[in-house]
Amino acid sequence: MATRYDPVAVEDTMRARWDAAKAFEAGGPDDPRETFTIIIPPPNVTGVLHMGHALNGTLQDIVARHRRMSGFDTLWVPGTDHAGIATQAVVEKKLYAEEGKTREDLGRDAFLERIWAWKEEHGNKILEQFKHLGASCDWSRTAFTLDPGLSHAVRVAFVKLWEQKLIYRGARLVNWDCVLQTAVSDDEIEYVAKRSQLHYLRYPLADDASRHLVVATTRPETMLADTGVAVHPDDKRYADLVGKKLRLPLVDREIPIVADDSVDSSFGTGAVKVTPGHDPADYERGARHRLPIINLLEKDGSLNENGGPFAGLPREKARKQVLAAMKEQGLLEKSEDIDHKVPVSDRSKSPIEPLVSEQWFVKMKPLAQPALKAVESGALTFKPARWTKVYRDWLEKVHDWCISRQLWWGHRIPVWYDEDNEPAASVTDLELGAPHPTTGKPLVRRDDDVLDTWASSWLFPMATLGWPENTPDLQRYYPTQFLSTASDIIYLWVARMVMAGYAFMDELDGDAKNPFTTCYIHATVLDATGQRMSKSKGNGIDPLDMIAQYGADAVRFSLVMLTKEGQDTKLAPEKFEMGRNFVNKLWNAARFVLGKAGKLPALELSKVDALEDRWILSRLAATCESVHGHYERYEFNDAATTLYRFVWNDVCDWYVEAVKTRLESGDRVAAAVLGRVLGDMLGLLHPLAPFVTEAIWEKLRAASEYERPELLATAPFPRGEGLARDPDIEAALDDAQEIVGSVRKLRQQNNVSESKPAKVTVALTDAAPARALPPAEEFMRRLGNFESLVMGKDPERPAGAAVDFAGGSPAAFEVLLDLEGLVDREAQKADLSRNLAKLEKQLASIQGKLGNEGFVAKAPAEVVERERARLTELEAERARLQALLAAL
RNA sequence: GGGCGCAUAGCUCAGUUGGUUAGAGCACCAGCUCGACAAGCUGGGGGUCGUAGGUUCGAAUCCUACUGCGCCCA
Repeated sequence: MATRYDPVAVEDTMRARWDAAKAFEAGGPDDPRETFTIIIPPPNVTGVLHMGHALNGTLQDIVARHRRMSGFDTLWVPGTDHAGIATQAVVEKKLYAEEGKTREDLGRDAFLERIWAWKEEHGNKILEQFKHLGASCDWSRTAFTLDPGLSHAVRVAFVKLWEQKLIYRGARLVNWDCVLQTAVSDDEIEYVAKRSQLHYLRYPLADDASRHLVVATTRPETMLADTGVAVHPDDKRYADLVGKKLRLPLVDREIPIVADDSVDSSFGTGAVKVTPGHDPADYERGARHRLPIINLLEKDGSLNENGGPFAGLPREKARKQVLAAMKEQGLLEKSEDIDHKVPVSDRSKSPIEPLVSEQWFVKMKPLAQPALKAVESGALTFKPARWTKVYRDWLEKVHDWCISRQLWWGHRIPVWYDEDNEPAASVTDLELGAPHPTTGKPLVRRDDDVLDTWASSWLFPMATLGWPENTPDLQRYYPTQFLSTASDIIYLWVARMVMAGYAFMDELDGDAKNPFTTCYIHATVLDATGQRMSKSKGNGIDPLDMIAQYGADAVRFSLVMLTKEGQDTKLAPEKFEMGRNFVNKLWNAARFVLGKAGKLPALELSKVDALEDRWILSRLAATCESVHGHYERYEFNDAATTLYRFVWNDVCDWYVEAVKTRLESGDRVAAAVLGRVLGDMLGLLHPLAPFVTEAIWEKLRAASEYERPELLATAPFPRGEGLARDPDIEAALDDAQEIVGSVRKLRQQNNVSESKPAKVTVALTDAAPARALPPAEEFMRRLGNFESLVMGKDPERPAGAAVDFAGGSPAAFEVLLDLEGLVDREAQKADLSRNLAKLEKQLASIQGKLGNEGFVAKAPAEVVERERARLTELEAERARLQALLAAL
């Protein structure tokens, strides 16, 4: 074994072994084990692995591997979604760049062929990257939202909703992306802070052009589509104007002044122009006052014929020219700077234009009810729990979901129309010319639009298992147990999956329909300055670079060490050194065992006698229990820190050092203990660091004199079989470590080499608890290189010894290192003085407490008693320190 | 405008139900080529727990307000 762990050499080999053994394939219908199912949040097929994926993939893999090892028939379903807008945009861009053609030039079918070709070539990239991370998905079940099965599911779901009258089509104000030229749902827009100008426009009264009313707007060009002006009914400034008409400048149209209590009198002038065709709030106001809707925009965002003299201009130009025209007529009162939020499309980042158009919608209220009940009944829990509120808030004020997209890449809406435009939905394709199922008239066309990508991914937990067919897989693996995702996906995906589960899983009853029992919301990975990592900022850290540089295990382990449950984490490349160093430490611990212990016999507990053996097995028992619980409760960070300490501190720093000489003399019990400890350690760590543990396991297995499972990935998770905690032993070794530490400190303080055997005297103070076992003498002699050790209540203290106090405060031990007078007096004095100063502070604090009548009267008796005992012991320690200082 | 989160050592973060001396990694200082590991070993220094109030015998921990940073929703 090399002195340094080399991940690249190992990772591909281990992955190949897992693949060859089909280690991650689920058991199937006859498997007697209980199931545990995880559905991957399907990444975008155009995507590349980013740190969020890496973290989430790691967490899911930890759960999957731990459950698999714990005896569950574990299924982790991988897949991607077809990402309608993103994928189509990628291929359109490529087509234009390479051939100068648009999708219209090719036509729908030919263009779709191009996308499929692109998907075949590039679409597996991100899943391959998940494999490099070590994800133990059942790759034989890799799903894609446009696969025939999932596409069928989408149609069945559509038709079911249609039949329940939960799907409707209509002209509504939608969020229009002028670049991609499609509608997008409310959940696909974001708000970007922007400094712009608020313009005050004068609208003359229709019957008295000398009077005017002033409205304020950031989008002056939309005035061309104004059909009213609204003021608050209680606004005295405008009370006499309500009901009168204004003459809209530039287009010379009469519009009414209406009173509407949605108006904020304090904003601008308190009078708002009403543009029902291009503003969601105005759309509502317009509807309340029966104002007409004027559509001003073409699909590309330029002004249509309703723009009058400005027709044909792009939005931005129209804005300038409208302002100029108003100014020229003296109708622009003023313009002032304002900070506000502009809605932009998630995908294209272009400003969203609210636009009235014909779209398909899903009625959400009825679907939301069971999803709300799921968190109330406890069928679905979020971890951390605070995210429940985000989920509930969205469901409570959910609005209808615009599911049609003016794209070609996606599930084409399964609706056909007859000559009267009467729609019919169908799971199977209908023939053009065939009779409409209800009207009987010939069908003349199919709907051109496709469905929102979320309309397929919301079915993922069901459809990947076979729904709408009631397959054995669906019966066996649904509902799933664990879903891990990012917080911004809660309403986009999580809530919709729950709705779909309740809406479509007809074979199951009540909460059994709920698709997953735990929804884990993982941390957001930020850059070193606390900014969200994003492509546009260019501040991302590429997980694959980090894997190449540090190894997949190091990346995984570091991410988990850095990420406390659900708490955002700041990341920098050098942070992965922590994981790399730990993995390397583990590797070297294994090198030691495999290189120095010879063949490893099976552990016979009856033969274990040495204190350090009993100690490490007690620590192992504690670690097994604690780590298993942490994994089960999805406390990944706690599992990692517990193991870090066990491996590095307990095993490497103390146990390995303690047994070195025994191994040299061929001690077989020590070898057996080491074999057991290393094996269990690997199992405990496997979910966190699968590659290195599997690689070491292979060597450990070969070195063991007894049978070990061939693959660690499918070996039983260590549960501390046959072991028990022994508090007396642990306390005794704690003491021993304290004393050894003290001697080491005195050596450094006095410039005495570690290699020079030490004469040590330990005086037990009054604060030393009566232990069932004395500190491990032999252990101390070895670890501290003691030549002699005298311990006792009041042993003879050698003259000219260096002194330190150890074992807590008050100190349980006064440790003396006999230097035959060659004590560094200055160092000793400085150290004792520092101790004394600390002691004085503590004494003051305790005296304060005990001098407080309230404390003595009200604090629990045991707390008061403890403080009293501490006081006398600390006073004794102070007296001793003072005496020592005086003697110097 | 509404909601959520965070503020603890120079940096990144832990800190279960309030109760001995608030911990770790990195960084820093000193020493170490001793046969697992310098990506290491040994020892050490370093914190009035954001600010101001409050509850309590007792607050990093509970409450209120404020300040700063971040996120989500409208």
